[in-house]
Amino acid sequence: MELRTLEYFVAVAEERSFTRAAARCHVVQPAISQRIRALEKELGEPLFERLPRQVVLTSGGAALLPHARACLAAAAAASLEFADRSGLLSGTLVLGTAGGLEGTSVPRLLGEYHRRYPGVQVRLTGAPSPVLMAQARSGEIDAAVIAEPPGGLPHGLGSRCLLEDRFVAVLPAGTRDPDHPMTLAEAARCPLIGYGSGSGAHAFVRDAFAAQGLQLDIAYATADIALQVTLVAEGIGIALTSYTNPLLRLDQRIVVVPLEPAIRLRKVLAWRLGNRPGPPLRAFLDLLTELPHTTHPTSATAEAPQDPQPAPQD
Amino acid sequence: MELRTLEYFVAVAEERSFTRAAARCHVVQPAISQRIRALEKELGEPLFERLPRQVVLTSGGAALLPHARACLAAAAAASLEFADRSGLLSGTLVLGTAGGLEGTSVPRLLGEYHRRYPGVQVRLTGAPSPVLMAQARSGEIDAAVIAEPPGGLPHGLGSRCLLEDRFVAVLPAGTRDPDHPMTLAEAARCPLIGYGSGSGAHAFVRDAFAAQGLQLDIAYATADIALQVTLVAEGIGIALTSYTNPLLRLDQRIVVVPLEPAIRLRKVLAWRLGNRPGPPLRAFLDLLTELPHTTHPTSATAEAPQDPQPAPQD
DNA sequence: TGGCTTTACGTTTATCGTAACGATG
DNA sequence: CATCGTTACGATAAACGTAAAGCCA
Repeated sequence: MELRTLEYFVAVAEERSFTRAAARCHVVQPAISQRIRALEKELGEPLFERLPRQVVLTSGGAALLPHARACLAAAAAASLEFADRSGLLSGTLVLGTAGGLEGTSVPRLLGEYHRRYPGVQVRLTGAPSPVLMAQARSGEIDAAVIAEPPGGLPHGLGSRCLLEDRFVAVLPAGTRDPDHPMTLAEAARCPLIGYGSGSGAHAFVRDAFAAQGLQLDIAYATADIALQVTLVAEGIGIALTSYTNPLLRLDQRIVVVPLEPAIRLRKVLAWRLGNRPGPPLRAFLDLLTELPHTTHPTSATAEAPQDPQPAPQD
Repeated sequence: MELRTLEYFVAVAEERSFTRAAARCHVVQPAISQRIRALEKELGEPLFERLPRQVVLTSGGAALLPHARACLAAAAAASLEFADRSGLLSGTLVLGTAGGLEGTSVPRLLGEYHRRYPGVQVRLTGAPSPVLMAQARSGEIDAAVIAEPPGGLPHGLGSRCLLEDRFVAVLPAGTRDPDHPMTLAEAARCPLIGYGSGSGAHAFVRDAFAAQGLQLDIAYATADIALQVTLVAEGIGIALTSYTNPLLRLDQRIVVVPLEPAIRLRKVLAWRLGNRPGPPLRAFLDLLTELPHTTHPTSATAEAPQDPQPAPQD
């Protein structure tokens, strides 16, 4: 009987579901199944009754639960005591991003994270999405905020959705009715400003164009949204960029138009899996589930465009 | 932080020694060192002060100790509760022996073991020492009572001394003064009765003879001490056998004479190591340390020649 | 020198993730 | 057929044992 096993057990008991318990513990579901089964074998009797719609404790499970809680509480108390001594939680959290943290709840998360764990050194690094994914897999960075690739994330990476985003067309103000969607064919006829082919976002637009038999030709490639907006304002062309950037709603020189059909992308936090994440990352993931954070762009960007961004300790 | 780690920690704290803690936990000493060090790294401060003559808790260690105890106590309470349900401890303990359990504390141990853990099925199997060692290494049996080979036990086996035994010469009664030791050379001139060359005990005598430039020639080979004694009583020859057999002190037809030089052998309990022993074996090993059992033959055999041998459930 | 702890290294074990299957509504 | 839990299997990481090296009497 090990602490981690009891942790899983309590999670299943409280969530009444193996799947949800796995999510809470940041592991895949079969891992929970196996260890619960091993525990049941060790104790000699089943702990849960697997019903079709939910999982309930057996009498044995009910008997174990208080002990398991007491055990975990004692361990937690010990951790807490040592956390007090050495600045709560210590360590380093290296977060990679391909840009576009604006509009997500990540800045607010980082603020809360920094308030709770001032002992953790948070480092932000920037790189294109593919590079970030490789770095996350190799353990060079703890996690990355990236757009989920069209083909799904590569193996060995876990993810959690941060934001359901979509691409929009950005045109000079006054040139178009904002409620009038733009077709991809129409966009393809204009000089295009957008993410370069090295970027992860590029693939989405390219695939969407290809699905319509169109070829994507980015005239001005940059990942800098401010620059994209400026280029549009200068009349260079139209930008295809993600909706959830505060600039798109603040800059008066431009108008934002939906695309038809919509090009959606999910911004996710991706991290390496294979062994349970270290304490700093685990705390971050826990924060992600704990804090109410919407994955819908409208409300998120409407309420906090100029969130006080915490200065990550470099 | 895992329960086993805390177990090691408490063991070191209570024993004030890594070595003794390792013995208590039935693992080798570096295993303790590593996990304690890992725990210290995890908590961010040393838990023990390694002094030349003893190990003492630091303030951090003292702070952890009560929590660790509480944690282990909760886990133990859980185990106990489930033990109550399904007959305390369940499982099987397979013990191998090459004969010669008489004179050791094993019978008494088995009695106490059976009283405490009636749910454990104890099975005794007999085989020559080399076979037993192989079976113990492969996990076919949980432990074996054997004579420690002259070259030491093979790798992968842990051991605990049960009895410091020695060989003696057994002669027909009245043919010799019991206080007059017999030299090996003298013995070599007689027809010899003893363990066959397949036996582990054989190697001891053969090596001792070889050290004196003598060759061991067993005329009648048997591991059955009763038969050996009978053969001696019949005047076939003299037996070279281990001292600690009650028969040698009960049978009036023979006389027991020390050898010069003495041929010593240590009867040990040997078990597989590499992963922590399972609960039945661990309980047995714990009993071995807990119960006062002398390793000196005289008192042991004097007080309990006809110990009520518990019938092992087959 | 001898006991005790640490370090380094190879091997074994265990855990986890993936994928495919089974059961249930 | 969609969801949830199980099983089988391969890959990765952790734990342990061995051997050899400090370290302090």
